[in-house]
Amino acid sequence: MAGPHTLAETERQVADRLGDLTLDFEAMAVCSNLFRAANAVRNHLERSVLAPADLTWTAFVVLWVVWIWGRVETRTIAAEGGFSKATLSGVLTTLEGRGLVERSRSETDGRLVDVALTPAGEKLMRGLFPKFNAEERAITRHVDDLGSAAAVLRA
Amino acid sequence: MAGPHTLAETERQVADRLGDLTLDFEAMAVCSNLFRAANAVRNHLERSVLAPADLTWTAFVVLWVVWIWGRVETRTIAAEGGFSKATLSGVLTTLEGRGLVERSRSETDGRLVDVALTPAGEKLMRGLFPKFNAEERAITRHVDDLGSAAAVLRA
DNA sequence: GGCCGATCGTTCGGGCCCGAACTATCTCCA
DNA sequence: TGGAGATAGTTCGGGCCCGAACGATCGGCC
Repeated sequence: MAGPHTLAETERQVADRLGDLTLDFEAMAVCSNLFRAANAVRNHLERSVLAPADLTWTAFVVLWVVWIWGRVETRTIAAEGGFSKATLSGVLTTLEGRGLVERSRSETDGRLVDVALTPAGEKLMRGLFPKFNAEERAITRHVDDLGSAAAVLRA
Repeated sequence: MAGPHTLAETERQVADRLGDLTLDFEAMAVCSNLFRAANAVRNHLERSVLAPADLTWTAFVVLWVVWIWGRVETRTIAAEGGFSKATLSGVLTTLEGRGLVERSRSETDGRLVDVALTPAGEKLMRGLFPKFNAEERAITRHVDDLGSAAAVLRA
């Protein structure tokens, strides 16, 4: 779905393979480019900012959500971050083991678990996020039309 | 980085957290929307098309590359698909075990391994890709401006 | 011919990722 | 009030994911 080949090359090859079947090459191109871009951005941010801090992408997203919204329920983090609660459970265990977050059972609802940053987690994010945002800025500067990108992707 | 909260809410929270630090909120929004969109598209395609065929996203990408380009070297698949050769090695072992692809050592260069679809793999892709593309079409139809999306993401 | 550095694919260890099954808890309503 | 159904988080199994280390192979240059 993503790679060095041009769209024209790929299109010809696919046409050869499927012959008479009707395909939507424009849709293919949009999806392909979407993943190419997302992958490239993620890999760059992981290597330039996250790896030095020994954090994975998902772990950073979790920290970010907790940092921004303060004490939050687990289900909120999962929804906000876009991954399953099973995944979150494992990541939280990792982060808790490193002393960056702490879990506490909700006082009003015994099913819920609240998550909060420890002082160490707070300190880490305060130092890390500006670097992260600076890289985001550097990346998006290469994009011609930021407004349209954001608008289109929000759909 | 992705979730139900509005940009304005998030922006205010981040500003509270960082106070005087200068940030690029537009870059944040672009990256956030990029991942939200990519994640949503991937999850939808996985559930609607890939899961019924018992295929993961990455496995499908591998099959797609091999299907389109015919007998290919391992390194090409990894580059085209955008993941590491370590990942590819595992996925290929899985697919080979299911009889969908076959590995063969290159005759001209003993370091290389060629990969090709088996008849079963060929049959699977011929039946699956039209469904995949139909979903891609359905998804991208919701996007206002396909041309600008593709153009922006290609950058 | 024979070494040296580069390249290829695999393996290994640790971590992410998900659906499904499970336990605990809450809510609702008869 | 008490049971049925909904909901939250964890656990489990299988698979993906990467960097680093490794053995095998190739190419070039003496």
